[in-house]
Amino acid sequence: MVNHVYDPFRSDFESLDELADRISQVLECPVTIEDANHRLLAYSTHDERTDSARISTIIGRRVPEKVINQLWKQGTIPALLTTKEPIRVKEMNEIGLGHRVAISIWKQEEVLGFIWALEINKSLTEEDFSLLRKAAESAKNKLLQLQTRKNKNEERFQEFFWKLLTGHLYIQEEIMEHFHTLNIIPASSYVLLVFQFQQNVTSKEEQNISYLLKTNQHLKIMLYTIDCNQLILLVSTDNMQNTFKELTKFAHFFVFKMSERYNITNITPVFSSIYYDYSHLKKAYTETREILSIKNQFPNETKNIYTYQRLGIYRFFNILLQKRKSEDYENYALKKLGEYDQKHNSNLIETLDVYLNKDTNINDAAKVLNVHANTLNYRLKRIAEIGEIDFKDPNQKITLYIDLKLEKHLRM
Amino acid sequence: MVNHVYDPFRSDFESLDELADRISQVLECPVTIEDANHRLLAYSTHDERTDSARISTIIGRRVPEKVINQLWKQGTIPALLTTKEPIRVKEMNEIGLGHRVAISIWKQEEVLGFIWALEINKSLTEEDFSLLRKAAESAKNKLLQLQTRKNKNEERFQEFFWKLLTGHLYIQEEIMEHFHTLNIIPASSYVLLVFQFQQNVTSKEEQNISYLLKTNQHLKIMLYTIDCNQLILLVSTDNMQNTFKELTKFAHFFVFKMSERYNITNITPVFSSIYYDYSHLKKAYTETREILSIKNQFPNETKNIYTYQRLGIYRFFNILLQKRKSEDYENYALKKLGEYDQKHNSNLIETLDVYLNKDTNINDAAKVLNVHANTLNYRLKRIAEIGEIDFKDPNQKITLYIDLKLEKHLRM
DNA sequence: ACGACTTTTGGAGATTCTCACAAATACTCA
DNA sequence: TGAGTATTTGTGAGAATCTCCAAAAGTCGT
Repeated sequence: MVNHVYDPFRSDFESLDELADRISQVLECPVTIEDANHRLLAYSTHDERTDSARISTIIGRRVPEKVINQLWKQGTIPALLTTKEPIRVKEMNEIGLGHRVAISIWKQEEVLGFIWALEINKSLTEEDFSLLRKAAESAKNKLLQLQTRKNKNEERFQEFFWKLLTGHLYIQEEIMEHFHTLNIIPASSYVLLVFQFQQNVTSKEEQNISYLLKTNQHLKIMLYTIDCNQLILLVSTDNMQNTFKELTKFAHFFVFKMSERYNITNITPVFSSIYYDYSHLKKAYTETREILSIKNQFPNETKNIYTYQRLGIYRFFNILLQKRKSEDYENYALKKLGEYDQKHNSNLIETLDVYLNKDTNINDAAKVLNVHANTLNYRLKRIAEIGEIDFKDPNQKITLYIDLKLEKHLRM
Repeated sequence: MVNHVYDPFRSDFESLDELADRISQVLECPVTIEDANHRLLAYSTHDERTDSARISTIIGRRVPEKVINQLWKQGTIPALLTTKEPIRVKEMNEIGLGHRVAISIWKQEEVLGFIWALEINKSLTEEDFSLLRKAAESAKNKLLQLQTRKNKNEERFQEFFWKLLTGHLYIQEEIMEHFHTLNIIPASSYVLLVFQFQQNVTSKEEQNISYLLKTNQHLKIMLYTIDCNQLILLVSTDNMQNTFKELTKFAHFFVFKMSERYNITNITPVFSSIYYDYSHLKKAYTETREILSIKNQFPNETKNIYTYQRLGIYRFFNILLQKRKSEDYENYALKKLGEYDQKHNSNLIETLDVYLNKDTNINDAAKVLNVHANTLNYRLKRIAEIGEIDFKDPNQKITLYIDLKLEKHLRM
């Protein structure tokens, strides 16, 4: 039996593994220690009994994403991030999680990591909880040491990444040398992924982002950095069969999670083309900034576009707008249709717009407009008459499509 | 009988009508005198027998166009324009033309008009021909008087028109005043029609053009002028139901006739929008010059376009080209397809081009490409795969359409 | 020259689209 | 209000398109 005053974790341990073993020994249950991003730092080895969640954590050296997700949804992680008290987690068989108790490791107002104790042989008592608190206190110093080491490393990463982004590092061998030194395996193809935030990213948010990136298991992120309101990721695209689909999926995932977990909304994702040469990273960076610039100008129109290629007409929308503003051009067909709409308060313009945006598919457009296909047909005939349009002429249709978009934008 | 030496037309006549009557009296047949543009100047009245062509000429105060056309085709007018001798014309019942003899009236190397003698009561003899020569000589002076008067008038027309074109005349009442003074009825709506020639128009060509315009009966031309290599017409559009169709027809007619009759080719027609206010004539003129400028830049692409509205994407093709040249953009889909074409020497790009230009109509495009519709279908699927194109997305299709046109133009 | 692969062509059948017509309803102007 | 016009909806025939499948022809690398 353990005395209340005596602290079994006071002595200096060689390593976190040693501490994990000691905790395990004292509490008589398997123990794992994770950093704030749920990466495995240490685990006890004396006890062979464990659950499947712990096994995958140890094998993958990180907590599986679905487990993290579950712990978020069900409130454990949010609780751990707000209190210094141990939290008991009920068994969750669907993700292979047995009964366990967790406590967060704090340095001032910041969580450095977590200690998990599995309640396999016994249920932890109030006394055990008190011991856990002491264990967490003891782990803190070890984690801090790790963190300062990590921070120094982090700085070297940052410097390297910015040199690449700004084109200050362009000799192939030099770049590879740096990758090697930083222990990163450079992918043979990559894209640059940029998330633009509404406001500059605070250090608190930076932690959250970092957490989300570290816990994500979708993409191989070689390097990342934050610059004012932009999060910049260098992502490997090796062995990806459907690159842009995957990237889009990740972008949506990230945006969704940021909103769900941290209530940060209005994040604009964007990604460069695929590049093969790291000396082109500057170009990739310029490309993403160009996309962002266009997306910022036409947010509604380009809502679902993330790459330069897919910008389509919005690539040159700006110069068209400028030209339009500088001359007193008016699309004759749209003018006539507008006048007709005004006079008969109909909506031929809207009809035309939907029709063109639905790729001149009558059925689809009719559905959107909530009218019978024949009605749409009739309207299109009237539109062709009134606007003197030949719907068989792609040049005319394209002109209408573009002019409609320009007008819509000018009216806003 | 008439003496060879005696000239019955030597005395001074009060008017051309008097001369016509005298010729008619001497030759014993109906006589008409026309100017170089086949406008009726005078006709004999003593004889009541005549043919239907003469009747319509007198009624309309000009020779009907179909008669002129026939006389061109069949060689009479060209002959009259080269020789000072009388020419005999065979009966042409299909246009109501009886037997007749014509002679041209010359001043130096220029034809001022024609005298026509109908052989109704008798066939003209060699002696009569000699008389006709004398009659033509006698008519010359009268015609010259008319012409100087006409030239003076012409100058006033020119001055007025240029004032309108350059915007130096913009007060409604003043403009109407001028119209009235010049005895022109101002139409309530008008367009400006400009024909651009390859070279500057010579005074010889000017006569031909003038001839063609004066004899045309399709359009009401209020004013016209020639400036270097441009023929500028102010055309009434009153009572025209299908304005641009009519104008196009006339433009084709004019271009065709200039080529057929005078061997002048490569004439580019162009017309402004419809205007209602004569103070906007300057704007109309600017408009036509803008169209011509674009057509000169992209002659092949805009071959069949005559109005600003119909220019469509070519309105801003120039700025797109500039942008393209200044950046190193490459359409990913086209790049991929180009590479594929190169490697497999296929023609996916061409297929795509035809398909898009045929308004994505599979049957039409297949016909142009000389392949089975299923083949085209197959190719389109491959194109969508290789170029990662979604043919349901209008933005993507439009981008391809435009990028194809830009590339085609850049390659030339 | 062989086999693997791509491309072309043809046809049958299902599905979708288009078009003309008719009837019903809405709107307009005197 | 009532005739005349504009608009919407339904129906059905015919055209066009899509989906399969299969055979033939062409291409490429070895």
